[in-house]
Amino acid sequence: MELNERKMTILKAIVRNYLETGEPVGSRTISKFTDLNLSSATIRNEMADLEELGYIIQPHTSAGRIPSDLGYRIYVDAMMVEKTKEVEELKVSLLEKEERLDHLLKQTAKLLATNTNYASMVSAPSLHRNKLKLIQLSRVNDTQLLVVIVVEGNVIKNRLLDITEDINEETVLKLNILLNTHLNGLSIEEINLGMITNLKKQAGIHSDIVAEIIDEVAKAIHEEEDLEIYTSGANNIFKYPELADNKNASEIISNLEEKKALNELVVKTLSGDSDTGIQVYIGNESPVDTMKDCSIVTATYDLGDGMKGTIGIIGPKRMDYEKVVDNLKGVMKELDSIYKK
Amino acid sequence: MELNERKMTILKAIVRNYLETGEPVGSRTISKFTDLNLSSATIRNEMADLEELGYIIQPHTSAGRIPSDLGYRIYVDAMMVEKTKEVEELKVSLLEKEERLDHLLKQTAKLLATNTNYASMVSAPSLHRNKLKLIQLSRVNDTQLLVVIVVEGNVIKNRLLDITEDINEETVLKLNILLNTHLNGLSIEEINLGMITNLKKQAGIHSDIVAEIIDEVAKAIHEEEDLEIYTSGANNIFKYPELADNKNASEIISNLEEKKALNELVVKTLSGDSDTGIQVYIGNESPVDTMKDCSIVTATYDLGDGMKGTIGIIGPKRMDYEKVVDNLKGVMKELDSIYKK
DNA sequence: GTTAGCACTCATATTAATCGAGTGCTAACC
DNA sequence: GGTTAGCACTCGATTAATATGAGTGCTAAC
Repeated sequence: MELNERKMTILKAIVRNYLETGEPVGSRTISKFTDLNLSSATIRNEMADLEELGYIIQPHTSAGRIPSDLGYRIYVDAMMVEKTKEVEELKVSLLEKEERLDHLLKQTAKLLATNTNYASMVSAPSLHRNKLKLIQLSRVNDTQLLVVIVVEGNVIKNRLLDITEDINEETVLKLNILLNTHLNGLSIEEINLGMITNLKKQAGIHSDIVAEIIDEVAKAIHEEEDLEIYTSGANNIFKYPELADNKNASEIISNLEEKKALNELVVKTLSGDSDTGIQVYIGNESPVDTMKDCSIVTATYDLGDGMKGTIGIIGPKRMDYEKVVDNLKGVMKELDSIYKK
Repeated sequence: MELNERKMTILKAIVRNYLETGEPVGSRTISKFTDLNLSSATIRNEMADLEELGYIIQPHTSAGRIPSDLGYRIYVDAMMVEKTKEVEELKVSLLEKEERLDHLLKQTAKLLATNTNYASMVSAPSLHRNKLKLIQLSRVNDTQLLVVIVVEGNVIKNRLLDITEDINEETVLKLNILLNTHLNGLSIEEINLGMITNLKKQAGIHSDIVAEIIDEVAKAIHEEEDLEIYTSGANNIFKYPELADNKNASEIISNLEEKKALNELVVKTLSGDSDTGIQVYIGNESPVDTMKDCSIVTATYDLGDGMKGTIGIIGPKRMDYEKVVDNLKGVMKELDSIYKK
């Protein structure tokens, strides 16, 4: 037995219907819903086949059918038609130019949540392959030295170093020039041990401080490895009864708050690649154990210079995949264009 | 009829019991629970009085009594005994030294939530009265100028300015000196229009940029007015059935996520003053409309230099007020000592 | 292959019956 | 006077019994 065209049509109708209503769908409904002109009895036969093939499930004997994870998968992979019309307009108005990346990303998360009515997450771009743009040292007072590190993409990091040895303004200036001459334009990988030794040598009696500064540069860039993640719309999950029970809701909220699990998701999304950049995890496919009742759709955005991040939507398995995908695509595009401005 | 000592004892016993069990408490329970050696019938008479006085409520005819908001209030104001012993030890181990304030505050929120089993919030300190410690200008490239602003308390702000006129390194250095000589050590209020005019004059052809920089200084400090607020333990509310229903939970989660309402709470807490620094809002007393079923306990921490912030706990009305107050006090103390290190 | 028809299933809703914790009140007691 | 034993009463919660109806699977006929 194979999934012929008629079965496909029926499966598609079942999924569509279930996405809308959230109720198990029966044979009579499909009989009317499709233009196949088949009686409910015939549909019933086909549905029995579809169940045997594993695409749909009967919650209990006298109920209609709901899609299985596999059913959703087929739908998403082969039957879904993207809309790509109205969505685009929606966002443009909302994502304002915002010089601070973190504000922009928070806004993005909020926008996604509002537009889709699901929970959303946005990860700050990983700086992994980023180049150092500028190091700036300033003497704050006798005991503190401020190190400002700017990396490509205008991400700025600050470190306040406690200093023991006395360093005057001129020395700070010298060190500043030394470091910038040698390090600017280099990626973290390019700053190797040989270079560090060389720098330390040139710094003479201040080699300790230089070492400390380089350490801070590495830390500042590396620290982003435990990614900043912004979430929004957590309360949206209460709109979907299948997720709103205490156990589920508590776990999802906890995940959104803790962000540990989301981190995994980001890593997985960034490492995996699909041609469209969109990845869909349905139910058990989820990399996050406590979200087996959810579907997660993620996308990778790319601001150039290796600044990649993840945006994602978390909702019930019966989410409006078309809408979600469209929204994610739209936001990706939007982020792109804002950055290029 | 007045609230004599015996009535107080009974009321206290009712509140205590209800805090523990979450169930309406009956006369027989109190008869056994207290050392008054009174029969349940007598207790019943007293309870009828307490109800008439408005301190307790009968959910329905054949149920025991639960404290009213007023009952809780009396309890908190007059009957509560603080423990102050075991709690202190709990925290000390957990709040590690952390050079980044935001990390420390996030950690604090988490700690409070874990210790109390309620939701928690921690606001970043308001910088309102803070003094400028350092301005640092750096030329990033031909079109961008980096402005780093350090304020007392080592809070660091960055701004990236787009520049149109060409500015060389020497000019940047000069402006740097100019600004720092005049502005360092001043609070935002002390930087008045006369001074700004003077600075602009001295900057000559670069007065536009100076104006822009001062603008950024003001903005950087002011922006903190819409406070950064960290929350934790949102999922704890699911532990309390009276808050775990969809409507309540959704609203509370939404509040914790949006943070708008919490902001009000912070403002109110910072403006109000009590001798202990602790403020308790019970049910309807809450400044946040959507949290009428909760109690909120807040405290103000003070890192010196006018850096004040708010920490708070949000939980059911039948929260363990002693424990919460102790925890808040402990954390206040802890923040204090960490900062002084 | 398709369909009408019908017996069957089972979650959900409705109603009724029972239980029991806790009350209020009365009358007796100290 | 305050205190208490005793008892009828209330009412939410639990359980059981009963209906409802959406939807199925199967059979037999078209």
